[in-house]
Amino acid sequence: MNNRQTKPETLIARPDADGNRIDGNQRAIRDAIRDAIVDRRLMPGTKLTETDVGALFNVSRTLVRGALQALVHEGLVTVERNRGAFVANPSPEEARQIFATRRIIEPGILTEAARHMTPSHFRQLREQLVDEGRLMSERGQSARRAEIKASGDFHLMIAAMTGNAVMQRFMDELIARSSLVISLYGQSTVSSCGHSEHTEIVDAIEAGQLDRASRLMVHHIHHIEADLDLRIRRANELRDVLLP
Amino acid sequence: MNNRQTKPETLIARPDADGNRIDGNQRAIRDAIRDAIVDRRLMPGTKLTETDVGALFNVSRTLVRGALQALVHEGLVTVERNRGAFVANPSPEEARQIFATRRIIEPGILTEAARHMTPSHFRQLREQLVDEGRLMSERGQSARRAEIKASGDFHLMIAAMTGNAVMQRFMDELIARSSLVISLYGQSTVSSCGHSEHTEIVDAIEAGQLDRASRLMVHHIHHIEADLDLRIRRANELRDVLLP
DNA sequence: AAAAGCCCGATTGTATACGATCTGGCGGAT
DNA sequence: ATCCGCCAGATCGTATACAATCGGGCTTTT
Repeated sequence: MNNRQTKPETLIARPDADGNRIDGNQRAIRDAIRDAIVDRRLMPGTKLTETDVGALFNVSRTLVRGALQALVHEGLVTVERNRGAFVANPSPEEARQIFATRRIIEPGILTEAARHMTPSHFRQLREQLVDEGRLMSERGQSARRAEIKASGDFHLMIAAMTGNAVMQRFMDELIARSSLVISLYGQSTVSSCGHSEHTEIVDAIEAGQLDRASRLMVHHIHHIEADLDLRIRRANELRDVLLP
Repeated sequence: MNNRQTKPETLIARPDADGNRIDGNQRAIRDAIRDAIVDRRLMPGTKLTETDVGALFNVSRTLVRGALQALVHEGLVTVERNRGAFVANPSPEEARQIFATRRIIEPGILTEAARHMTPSHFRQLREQLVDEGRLMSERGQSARRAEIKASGDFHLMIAAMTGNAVMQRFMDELIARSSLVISLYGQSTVSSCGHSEHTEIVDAIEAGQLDRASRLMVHHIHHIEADLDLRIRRANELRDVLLP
């Protein structure tokens, strides 16, 4: 390893940019890894060696371990004792549970959010829909990644409008894990059905038809799940396949 | 504000006893602190000095920090940079959000759980109701603690019956935080209304009246919240009161 | 040559070391 | 007497050290 003492210099996020002395160094690592997982830059099963990650960010294993532990709590990383941390490789069953949970929570979130929505909120949602539409028409790997992310952002946006931080955190976790599941089991062919459904949901909310909006939301989540192929398991680590 | 240490009892979980080399030493610390918080042995605002906790369990600060970080993630502990960790002191607003979340989630959990319930599950629930009733008739501080815990266990038991681990973990967190809130804001006089409501809910489920059961559940959660006095803030740390 | 056993490197688990930051008291200046 | 600044103790944040464990390759044996 190299010398970290000689000069405290250049830490991770914003090396010396803003002076606000970012406490969240560990947080920055966690967010970087999470983004990489959700964006499919880190495939499920990838080993996250503490030393390697630390070297990437120029920090010691201490901070890396903290970040990894947080990600374990969020369900994006798994650890095996004395073997290390890996990008989570959710089973089909786990995938089903995630979407089942979303079907239970999101209609309620939608109803609660609707009670707080102002015209400004609707404007925000409409902008989001436009972005989604644009990404949908594009082709290519990166556009698809962005589309998955944008689709999740729509749901997160509604959750944020409840003003309920507790629910918001649950949704953050559910969306992140959903993205991971879609990365794993999504059929590359489709996934475009979501956009029009989002639009319908916003229309229904704006029309005051909350029951209809809730029903649409449940169907929408069901459609997302139906677009997956949960029969096969896309494991990149033989370990999971060979000794279950 | 004294602590439980009648004796620091050497190590935490099986120091060197059994050979199965329990990995979960950090987990044991986390669980011990969590139980202490939920059981009101640790009052909100209490400082959790890493060295002190480590000394109690005969481990280094490393493991203590890990345990505390996990509890931060669960919302039971807060940390202030360079000042340390404290037992969480949820604000009235936070309390409202916790119960609002429960009202959104629990009817759905109940409906989902009902789909998996067998006679054995109902037997388990009935036993739980008996325990609650017994605790309700007792008096004293420890009985009240046990009653709060038992009341939470009822809700957790239903969540467990969904077979959905994701939801189960959310509920674990919600119940733990609810216990903390009740400790803080609960009026010592009442709290007994919950038991009969639990019974009604089980009756409704068993009768196949899921809609009614869900409605009862929402009302029940509302009653728990109504029994709180969220006007005043029972803060033991002036910090929170004087500079919000 | 194939199989079994052993050793070594890699990686994790835990403890400790060291610098940074906050808190509170003491003493001098006004 | 009061206020301000300095110093010391306590505690945190991060890095590093050391021990335990795992897995793979090499050697040895048959």
